[in-house]
Amino acid sequence: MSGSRVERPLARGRGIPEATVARLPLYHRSLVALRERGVTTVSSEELAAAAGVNSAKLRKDLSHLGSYGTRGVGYDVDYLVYQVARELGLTQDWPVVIVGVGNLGHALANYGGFTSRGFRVAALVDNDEALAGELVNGLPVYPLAKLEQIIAEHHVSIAVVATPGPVAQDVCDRLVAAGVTSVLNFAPVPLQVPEGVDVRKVDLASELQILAFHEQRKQMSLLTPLTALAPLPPRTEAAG
Amino acid sequence: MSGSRVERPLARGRGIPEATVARLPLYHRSLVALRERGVTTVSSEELAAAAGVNSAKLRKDLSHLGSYGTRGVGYDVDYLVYQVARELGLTQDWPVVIVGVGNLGHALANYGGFTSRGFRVAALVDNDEALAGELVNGLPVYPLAKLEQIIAEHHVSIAVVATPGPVAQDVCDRLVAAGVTSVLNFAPVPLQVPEGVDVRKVDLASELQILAFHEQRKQMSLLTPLTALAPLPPRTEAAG
DNA sequence: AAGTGTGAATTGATTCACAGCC
DNA sequence: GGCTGTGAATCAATTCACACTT
Repeated sequence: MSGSRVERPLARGRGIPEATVARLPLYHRSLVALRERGVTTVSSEELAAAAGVNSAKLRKDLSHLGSYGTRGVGYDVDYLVYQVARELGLTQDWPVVIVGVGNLGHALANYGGFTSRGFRVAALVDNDEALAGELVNGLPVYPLAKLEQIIAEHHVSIAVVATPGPVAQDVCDRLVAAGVTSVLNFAPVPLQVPEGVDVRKVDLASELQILAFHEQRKQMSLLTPLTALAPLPPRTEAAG
Repeated sequence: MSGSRVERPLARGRGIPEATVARLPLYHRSLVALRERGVTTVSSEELAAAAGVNSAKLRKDLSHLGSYGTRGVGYDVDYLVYQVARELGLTQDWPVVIVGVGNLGHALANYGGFTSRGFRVAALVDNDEALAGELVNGLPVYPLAKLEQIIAEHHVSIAVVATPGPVAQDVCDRLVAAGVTSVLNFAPVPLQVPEGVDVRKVDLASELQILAFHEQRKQMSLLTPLTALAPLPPRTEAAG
């Protein structure tokens, strides 16, 4: 993934491969979009096309959740939406705290995908005293001193770190000490956490750099016909 | 990735595995941080700790670039920074266009990691006529009609799509038609692109949902001692 | 006839463990 | 003696191809 891997080969319990878990949100979104268009039944081929993966992978992924399809027919959209949502934990309400209300924190507080679908921004927290009390997207910004109190009162277990790099580890330590067990890290540093705490990293600069790597190769192969002759595997799936 | 995979098993040319490419930005950043702290030589063990990976993986990754270390000693920080930067294409200048100047586009335009280190925001583009001419982070916002002209004049090959989902595919098609061959997609839809064009997806909602999945499992195992007895593999690496 | 679910085969990534070099 | 670089072994993910169900 692009984010950093949670170091656990198989998800606990029924044992869903991590690669499959990472695609469930994609399937969920595609299914919701199909449902909104009035589609009631979908084949693995169709759903795979909508999600931009191949159908064998989709079927294998769904088979890890259970046998929710009908041979010769396909999957019932409503039923599958529910099953995937339940598996992802979207049928419960997750209060989330966002630490760091800079440009990115601001954008995240307003981001639709964060506020809808199971998640709710319980509080915004920032170091900067000047911001305290300010309203962002209708939500007040609390000072960092209130962090532990907010986590306890709202039963927050998932936090978003959108602070500058140098303070991210300190913030993370406080989050974990206060009871947070899942962290989404936007700061450009690897966070150290104790066992049992999950971290996923979203690294905007890295993503651009990975694109630049491939872009450079493309441009090189235009200039040097020798390497340009190396066969490229076909791109059948949609990406992104 | 957390981001969607570029569908090419090995990078062109010398054949660097995609998983290795995805970690090079991490190593680059860790090396720069070490250099800033005055470190001149580093062992695979030390660098791996700084980057949050294990040392065997780091050595294998670096071995794909070449033999840049010294046995019994370690790696010269300056030299390795340069080699990794060169491999990533950071020694050249990449003009980037950002399409969509909503909350997220705004944040990205201001984001340090985007503007420094090889990348330069050549232009901001938005559909909204009201925004046209406005200055964001000192950069003017251009109307969508100017998209092709901007790409041609600035020789843009990398674009960032930060538009709402419904228009993302249209924008992407125009970008590709105008010559863009790498796209960083923040819109919550899979983009269809022709062969030879790379797309990476950053999906904030997905990342939260993946955390929620694991969080739900943790909470379930607290309630049901039976599954709580299932052994957890140790977490030795840092994540995020 | 259509299309899921899944063993088997393949491909890719990670980890081990040590030979080789400084 | 210490540490890199790398074959070999292991582990995970993907793809194939078809038996089975409706």
